[in-house]
This record gives sequence, C-alpha cells and structure tokens, in this order.
Amino acid sequence: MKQPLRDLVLQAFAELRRQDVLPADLEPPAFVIERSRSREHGDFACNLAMMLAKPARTNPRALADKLVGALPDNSVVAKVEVAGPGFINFFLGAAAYHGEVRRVLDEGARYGHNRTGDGHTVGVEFVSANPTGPLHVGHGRGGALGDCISRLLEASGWDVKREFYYNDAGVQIANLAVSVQARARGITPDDAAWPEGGYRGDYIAEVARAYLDGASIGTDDDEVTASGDVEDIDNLRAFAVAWLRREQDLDLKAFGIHFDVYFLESSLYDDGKVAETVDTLIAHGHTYEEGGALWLKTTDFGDDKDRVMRKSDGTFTYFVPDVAYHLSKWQRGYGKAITELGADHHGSLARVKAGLQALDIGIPKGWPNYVLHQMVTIMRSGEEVKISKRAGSYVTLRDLIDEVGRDATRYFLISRKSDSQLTFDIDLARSQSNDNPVYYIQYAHARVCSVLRQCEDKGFTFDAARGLDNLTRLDNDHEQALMVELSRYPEIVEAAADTLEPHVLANWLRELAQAFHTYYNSHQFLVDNDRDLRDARLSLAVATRQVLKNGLELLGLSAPEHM
RNA sequence: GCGCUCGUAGCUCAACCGGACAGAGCAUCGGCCUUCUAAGCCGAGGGUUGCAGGUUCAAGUCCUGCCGGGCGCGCCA
Repeated sequence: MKQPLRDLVLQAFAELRRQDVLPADLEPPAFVIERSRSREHGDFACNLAMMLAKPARTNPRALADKLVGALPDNSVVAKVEVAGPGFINFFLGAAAYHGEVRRVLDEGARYGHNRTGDGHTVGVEFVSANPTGPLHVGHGRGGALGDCISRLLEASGWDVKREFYYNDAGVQIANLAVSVQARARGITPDDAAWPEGGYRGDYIAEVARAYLDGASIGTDDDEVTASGDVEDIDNLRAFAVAWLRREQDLDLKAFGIHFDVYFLESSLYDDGKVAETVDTLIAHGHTYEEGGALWLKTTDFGDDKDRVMRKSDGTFTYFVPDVAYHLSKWQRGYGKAITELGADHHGSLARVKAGLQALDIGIPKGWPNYVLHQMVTIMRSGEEVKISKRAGSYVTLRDLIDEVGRDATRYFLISRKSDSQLTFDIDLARSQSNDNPVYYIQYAHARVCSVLRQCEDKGFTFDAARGLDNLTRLDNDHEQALMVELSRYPEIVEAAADTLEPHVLANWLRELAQAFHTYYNSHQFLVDNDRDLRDARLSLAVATRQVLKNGLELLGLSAPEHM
C-alpha cells in the first residue's frame, strides 16, 4: 500500500521544484513512508519534509505544509495532516482496506508474495553438519532459520536451491572411524585404550553393533554394506558415515526440511577442484612459501593475518576446500548465495571471503551473504544442559521434536533474532505447550474454521461475493484494526526476506492472531438476522484465515482446522 | 591482549535499519464462559534502553571510550 503514497509524494516534490520552492537540481532524498505506530498519526507517515529542511533552508513544518498543498488529487488518501516536527500523516479511506481484503481472497495462497528475486537463483546453505554424530539443537536452529529464509525468498520470487555441505573428508571422519572400530573391539570410552579424540556417545556403540552384524545402508547416491571386519578401516569409515547421514536425514525429515543439493567435501578433492583453486591463487600471485608451507595473503583482503593453505606435510588446511566449495557455488550460477552457520565459525569467514576475492574472477565483495546464529542454551529442570561432544552428552534435535513437537520447536528456534543467544527451556516448552505462542496463532486459524463449520450447522450459506459487496458494514474499531493488520502482511514478508530475519514474520503473526482473537471475543460472526453483515464479517474472517495460513506456511508450520 | 557479537520491564524477547509516548509474552494481581472452541478476551502494576560522551530537526538504533556476557583467535576442522 506504500507505493501509491510514495508516488504521490514524489509528484508533490517535483511540483515544488517547478515552483522554485526547492532548488531545481535537488534530487529527492532517501525518505521513507512507514506505518504509523499510533492510530492518531494516521495510517502512514512520511518524513520527507524533515529531510529536506536543511537543503531547502526552511523549517520542516512549513515545508511539509507546502508538500501537502502540492499533492495531486487522488482516491486513496482521505485526509492529510502535518504533525510533530514535520511528519506528513496520511489517513487512508476505508475503501483502501476493503480492496486489500478482496485481494487476499482473490490471490489466496499467493497473497503477500512479491517479485523481488525476479526468478534469479539463490543458493541457501544451512545445517552442514559433520556426519559424526546426531543433530543437536544448534543444528536445529540453523535448520529452522535456513529453511524459513528459503521459504521467504521463494515467496519473494527467488529460485531457491537448498544446499547441505558434508565435511566428509578430514580428521573428524578419521576419528569417527577409529571410534567405531574401538567400540567394535569392545573398548569403551572409559578404557585406557580408547582412542584420543574419539567420539564417546552411545550412538557409536550402535553403529559398531550394526557393523558387526553386516548391516546395509542405502543413501540416495550409494549403498554401503558392512563387512563386519574390524580391521577394514575404509569399510568402517564408509559404513559409519552412511549410518550417520541416514540418521541426520531422518531427523531433518522429521523437522520438515528437505535439501535440493547434498554437496560432499570429498568430491572437491576427487574432481580436482581443491587443487584447481590453489593453482588459481598461486597464478594470481596472492601466495608465498614460508617454513615449508604455502600461505595465502589474506591480509590483502581484510583478514588480520595471513593464513596457511598447504601445510608443510602437504595437506590443505580446512578453509581451502571451503573456498573451493564456494567457488563451485559461484560457478553453478548462484548470483546470490546465503551461508547459514553457527556463530562459532565467524572466525573463518574473513579468510574464506579473502580466498574468494583472491581468485580474481569478479566475485562481489559481499558474496556470499553470511547469516550467523548464536548459541542455544538448553534448560532442563531449571539447570543448563551442557552440550559436550567429548562426553557424548547431547540434547538432540530428535529429542526436542519428540518432546515439544515439530511446530513448537521450529517456532521457538526462529522467533528470536539469529544473532542473539537463545534459551530453550524444555520444561517450559513441554509443560506449558498450551501457552506456546505457536498454538495461539494456530488457534486463531482453527477458530475461523470452527466458525465456518458452525455456520453450516446453523443452515446459513456463506456468500463470499455478497460479503465483499458489504465490507462497508465493517465499521467498528476491531474490524478496522484487523483489516489494517492484514494489509501489512506483504510488507512484513518483503522486510523479513530482505533482512533474512524470519522472526519478524513470527512476531507479526502473533499480532495478527491477537487482532483476530480480540475481534472474535467482542463481536458475533453468525448474526442471524442480518445476512449482509454476517457475510461481510465471515469474509473478513476467511481473509484472516488465509493470511494466517500463508504466514504459517512460510515458517513451515501447520495450520490446523481443529484444535 | 586482539577481533566479532550481544546488553531493553522480575524472566524470555520485539521495536518496520534514524522517527512521534520504547512494546509483547511469561510471571504477579483483578475481572469475563446458559451465546460462533476460555489453547481465548478485558484491565492493573512494572523502564534513566549497562555507563559516559559525541553526531542532528530527531538516537534503544549511528560514532568514540569504558563496564559486563558469549564466541573466535593452530601448519585443528
């Protein structure tokens, strides 16, 4: 709804330039049209006059008056006021909101979508857990965030590729293999013979048992059968990785997340991409040898010290495949790329970005776009549960889903800004699940469904067209407030997608639900003696249900018809 | 020590990227079910936005310096 107002203001601005009130060569500044916080300030406020006060060398209120005077005739604005330090407040006519209700019913599941992405491809990488253990809550936060961001971008016209990067090469995988081997030999973590750095969790014993039983594991691209031979470390490793990948896949499926691409780190070595990346960096003169190692001059690109790429033993440090991996994303046409990581990885960002810049192939400085999430602290029985891979003590994602449900887990994990730490109180989420915000929103949806069922039971026929013809009957404060809330949805989706912040949508959905619950409690939908009013109210209820459903969908939450 | 990040009501967090009087939920207290689902609604109390400066018409938001929490700082990944 903002754009028509913006156009009007720009026309007024141009008119003042013509009248020499403003310098003829003055370009319009980056002013905003924004929703008013309070009803008395109208529906939208514009700050243009305050921004122009200095270049025009007049006081903002006088300028605001002139801008208002220069506004062209139009049908959207019912009233304009100049207020405060020089705000121009727009009061919209009821027709503007009625039009929005019609749009909701007309566009249905597409309402709120926009075309910002224009069909371009964006790669969204998230979770990317090492296949060395079950997914824990931190992965859950990353998973929920990445998936919701993907959904928001899809709703904004992007062609989204969800991508999972497996670190299936390197030291941790070797550790995994020897851990399973030790378990298969009957060694436990408390024994002196337990390998240094081995994974101590009980799941390792499960893997070992299955290995000794000669089990088979099918993944989408492979089938691994255990030989049962404890000495066969290659088979042990392949079996353990396949096992854990399958476990993680099941967890993600239970969480409602799918990926389009599973990218294996090992493939970067197999097809020579790592070597190619290193060669390119050397060829462009961004490296040097020192102490038997090959260094990348990351300080040329904003890092605080240079980094080793190839160790003196000839192997590469971990960030080299990371650079090769991101290069692969670039080459695969991800003009926009989002990499979602736990904040403990932030130290490596600078060197990966430096590596990408040093390739000299025109990758923009801000590419990829990193989204970091802070730690999740888990409380159980009033105490913090420490996550310790070493001791094998976990709160797994599966535990959470089992205990508090998929919807509640997702909602909890995305309802906070990703860069602030999150406390997940399991007891609270479980014991008070009825007071959980997600149920509050879903309840509003179920209530509309219930009203429609009652409508049928009472023998009323709901005529949506008739309702839309009678929207002028919706004249009380609660109905007005609800319509205003509904009309904000497209702006919320656009803002959340632009800033990659799903919590904006989560919080707003609560406001929408609240506006509906308030309305529901103060007015009857199924008035029996006034069909026009009844249908008008039902139209508004159905529009609300549609927007609730659309919003829940973008967060990957269900929209139940009964509760 | 250096870098990044956060600090808002008793608790958990918002605040539309610089706008008007800082808002919700939980918790506490008080009301509302013979009427569409009370998983709901209405009301009350609760704040020097960690501290001190600066930038400007306007600062929780931007800049500087402190204080405090978290994370990172390896030829580990």
